[in-house]
Amino acid sequence: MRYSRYFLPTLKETPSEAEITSHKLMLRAGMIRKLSSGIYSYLPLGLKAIRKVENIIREEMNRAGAQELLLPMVQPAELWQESGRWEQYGKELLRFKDRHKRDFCLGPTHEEVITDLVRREVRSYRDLPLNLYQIQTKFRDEIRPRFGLMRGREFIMKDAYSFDADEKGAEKSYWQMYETYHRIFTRCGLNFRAVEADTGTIGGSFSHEFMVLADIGEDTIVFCQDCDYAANIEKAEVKSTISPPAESPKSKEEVHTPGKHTVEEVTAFLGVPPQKLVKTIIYLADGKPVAVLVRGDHEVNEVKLGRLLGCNELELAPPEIIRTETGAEVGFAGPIGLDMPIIADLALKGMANFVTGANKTDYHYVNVNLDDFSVTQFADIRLITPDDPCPRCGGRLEFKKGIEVGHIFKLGTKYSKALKATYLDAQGKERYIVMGCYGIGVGRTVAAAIEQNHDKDGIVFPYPIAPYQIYLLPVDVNNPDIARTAEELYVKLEQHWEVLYDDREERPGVKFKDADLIGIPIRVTLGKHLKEGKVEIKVRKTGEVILTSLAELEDTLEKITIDLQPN
RNA sequence: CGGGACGUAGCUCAGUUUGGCAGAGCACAGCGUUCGGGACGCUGGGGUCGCAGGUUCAAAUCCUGUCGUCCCGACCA
Repeated sequence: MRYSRYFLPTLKETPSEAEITSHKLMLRAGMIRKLSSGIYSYLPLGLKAIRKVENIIREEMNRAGAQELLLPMVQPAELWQESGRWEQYGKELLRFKDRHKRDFCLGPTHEEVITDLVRREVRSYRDLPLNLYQIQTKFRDEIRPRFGLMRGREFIMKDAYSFDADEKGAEKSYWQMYETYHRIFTRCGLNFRAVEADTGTIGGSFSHEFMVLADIGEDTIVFCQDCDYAANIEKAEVKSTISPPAESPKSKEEVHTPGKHTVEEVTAFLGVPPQKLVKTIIYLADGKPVAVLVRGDHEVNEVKLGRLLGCNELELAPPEIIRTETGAEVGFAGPIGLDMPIIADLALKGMANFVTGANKTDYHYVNVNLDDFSVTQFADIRLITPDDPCPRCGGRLEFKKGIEVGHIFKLGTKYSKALKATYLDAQGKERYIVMGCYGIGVGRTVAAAIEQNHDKDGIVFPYPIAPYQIYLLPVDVNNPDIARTAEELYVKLEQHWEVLYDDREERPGVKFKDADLIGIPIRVTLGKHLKEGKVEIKVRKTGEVILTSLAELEDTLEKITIDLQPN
């Protein structure tokens, strides 16, 4: 591609809307432009990077025996009503009516459509297993779009669905996708980890997320330093051993704690450690108040809590509700005398003579014990901490931030039951198809790759997803020798590589800056060394500079290309 | 939806406090000089100051409303 004719509007300055590196660089490198909040246009360079990732995905999915198809983005309400998600999915599902006033939505995911397709066509166990996938634009009306392609409302996703005759087959399909995802993200040159995850609204029995390690990641992942356990913090079980309290219980006492409502304030005021305090947090589970008790230094894991309560919506109760339910301002709630279900974290079983709110503004109780109130249920409802042991081997845990680029679910029969997707087994008996679903955020993968591969000068594309492999840079196109050699090299190199040929009449500095910014892995510079018949190769990633003769150029490039492959 | 910030040229931003000619740098067009790390000089084009209403002799500036964008919290690839 000749740069002089390429639609590649790079920017010297960062548009004020961008906050994180990948977003800034994708805007500056002319890859994307925003149309509306969370809705982006992909410019040629950005689309080319996306296509690279898509092609890797395609190759690996096809290798795994999956078949590509393409499903409609506009979907009738009936299917969603049938699965129950028309009501359940919430505002994220963008709904509208057609001219006949029929309800439709934009597809945020395609379990309904694919299951409908398969139930119509699959009759026999002989038709199974089946794995179908597509790479397509999805729309989710996110509450808060963020960080460019990292969380858009419109985004490109690869979604795959497996259909098996039984649980065993479904598990095999699941683990095959697990392997496939490893291959895909490895080939994309990413530093990632597969972690155990919660299944969320998609439902199903178990699931893994593929996380690209990056500090700006919105998820926290927990690793064991001693075994291969890795999980999303939302999912990680707490398996600390709880020994009964050593102290003998004292009797509770009301104390005046004026204006002290946070854990820090109360513990500092009373001179006790946060481990001696019990936080009482009032939630609304599908609109009904529930009190949740955790130790002062622990945090509620709302995913676990929601799962335990089996509710659709879980939110912190607003201050008005807290006032009417506890009779006190926010910050003074306690379990004693509370008229609602009380869920307590297991850690409370090891506590004695602790501090709680008194349900009276500006007062707390000290020396409270479990006998002073009744707990509806004890359960593991807190976030794991670095002090907790690994739930699998008891080893030491490490925490890191990650960007979720892929998620695989073993769905089971949730959708096949709802939509009556059945087949006849070898005995002629009707059975539900067992499903799995598997997603990859394609644009997010590109953004995550940039997040992980950049420096102060710009993007450093991993070779396999670089939009071009070679940036051919004649320093001065008005120098006849340089111009002629550049033209010849462009034609020659294009036979083996994708070449971005900077034939612009710009000063060298401008070209160098743009080359670094857009992050093409190999730069070939024609300039002052051409008099001796030499050209300069610069590797973007390492900064390594190699002077080579024109005759040896292609061999040298071959070698560098091999070195730049991941693993 | 709650909290915070912002909206002036294609981009980055001054100007708003204290109402009085619409600004700078970059980018763009032309000419000249320059040419291996975002050059310099001269000239030029480019604006519904987000939008609507109000106050005023006079509004980018003050008031009311509204729309949009971004950030922090509840959702997800």
